[in-house]
Amino acid sequence: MRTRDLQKQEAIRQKALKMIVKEGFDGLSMQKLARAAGVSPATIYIYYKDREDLILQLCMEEGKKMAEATLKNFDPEMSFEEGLKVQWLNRAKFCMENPLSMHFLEQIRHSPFHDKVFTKMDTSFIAAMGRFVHNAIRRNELVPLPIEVYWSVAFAPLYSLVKFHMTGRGMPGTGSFVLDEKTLHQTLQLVLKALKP
Amino acid sequence: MRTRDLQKQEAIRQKALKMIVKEGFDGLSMQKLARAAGVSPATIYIYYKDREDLILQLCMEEGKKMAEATLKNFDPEMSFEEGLKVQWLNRAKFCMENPLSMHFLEQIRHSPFHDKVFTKMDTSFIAAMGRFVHNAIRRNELVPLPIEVYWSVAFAPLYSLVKFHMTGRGMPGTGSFVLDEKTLHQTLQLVLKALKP
DNA sequence: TAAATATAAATGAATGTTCGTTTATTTATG
DNA sequence: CATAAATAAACGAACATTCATTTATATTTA
Repeated sequence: MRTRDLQKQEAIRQKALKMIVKEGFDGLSMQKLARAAGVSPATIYIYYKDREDLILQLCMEEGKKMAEATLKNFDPEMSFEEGLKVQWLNRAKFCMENPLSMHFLEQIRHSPFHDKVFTKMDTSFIAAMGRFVHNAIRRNELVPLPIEVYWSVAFAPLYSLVKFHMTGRGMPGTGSFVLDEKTLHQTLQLVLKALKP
Repeated sequence: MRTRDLQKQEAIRQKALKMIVKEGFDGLSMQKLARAAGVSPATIYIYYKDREDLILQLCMEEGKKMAEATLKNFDPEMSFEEGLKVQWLNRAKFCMENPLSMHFLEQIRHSPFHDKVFTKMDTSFIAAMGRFVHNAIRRNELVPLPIEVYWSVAFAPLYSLVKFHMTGRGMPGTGSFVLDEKTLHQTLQLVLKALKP
C-alpha cells in the first residue's frame, strides 16, 4: 500500500496554525488551507475528521508541547522560589521560541473553543502543579491561598509581559516594549515578594 | 423622512455580541445576525459599512464603556493604595455586571482584530494611568518600574481571577471557583505587597 | 388643519462567491 | 496485485453584500 506523506501532514499543521494566528478563526478555510499546504482539500479529511477536529487536535498537540516545555527540569519537590523560577524561565523560553504556538494557544484560550478542549487537558500537569503548591504551603514558603489565586498572581503577569513583548509594543500610545532577561527577573522578584509569607 | 428605529440598532448590537461570545467570530454571520435581530440583512448595512466595520465599532463602544467604568471615582492624584483599590473594584464590578462585554473584549484582545483597534484606543485613559503611576513612584509608594511591568503585575491577576469566575470553574480537574469579595481583596493585598516598596 | 411631497429607513429577493465536505478515480508502495 | 494515500471535480448550503421596491414620517403646501 501507499505510505503517508509526513511532509504533507506537517504542512497542513503549520499552515493551519499560521492562518489562524494571522487571520483568526474566520481566516481558516479548508480550501484555502489545502491550497496553502499544497494538497487537495480531500487530503485534509484523511488526517482530520472535519474542521473542528482539526482545530481541536491542534489545540491538544500545541498544549501538550507547552506543558512539556513548562515542566522541563521541574520537580514538585523543589523549593518554592526555585520551582517558580524554573517554570517562569521555561514558559518564557517556550513563548519566545514558539510564537506561533503561543499566539494560537492564547487565541484558543479566550475563544469558545476553550470549553471543548478544557476537559481533555493533561491532568498530570495539573497534579504536579497542585503538589508543588501544597508542598510550598506546608513548608511555609508560600502563603496559603486557593490554587486559582496562586495561578493568577504567579503566572498571569508573565503571560501579560510576553504578550506585550510579542505584539512588539507596550501600552497603547507608548513606545515599543522588549522583554529582556533583566525585566523578566525583575518581575519574577515582584511576584515572589507577593507570594512569599 | 422616516426616523431610525433605535430598538433595531440596539437589537443588532446585542445579538452580535451574544453571537460572537457564544460561537466565536466564525459564528457571526450577517444573515444569521439579521434573523436573530429580527431585521433584514440589508438593514445592518444601513448602520455598518460591512462585517468588519460592525466588529470594529462594537470593539470601540464596549472598550469605551469599560474604560469609563474603570475610571469611576478614580483620580490620578490619589494615593497608590487607594487608587489601585478603586480601579480593582471598578474593573471587577464592570466584569461581573457585563459578562458579555467582558467576554467579547477578551476575545478581541487575543485575536488578530486587536491590532486594528489598538491604534484607535482612548488615550486619555492611558494618560491618566501614566500620571497615576508616575505620581506613585515620585511619592515612593510604588517601586519604579516600566509601565508594562506595572500593568502586568497590577491587573493581569485580576483579569485571570475574573476569567476563572466567569467560566464557572477553576483550574482544570479541580472543582468550581467563585470570586467572592474576600478572595478579591485577598488577591489585591498580594498585588499591593508586590508593588509597594 | 389636511393633503401632498420629499426622503431616509427598511425590506425581500437575488447576486455571485466561497464554504465544508464527499465521491469517483488515479497513484504509489507494501 | 492489494490497499491505502491522494487527488480533481463536484455537491448543496451558507456566505457577505446589493438592488429594486415599499414604508413611515418630517416638512411643505393649500
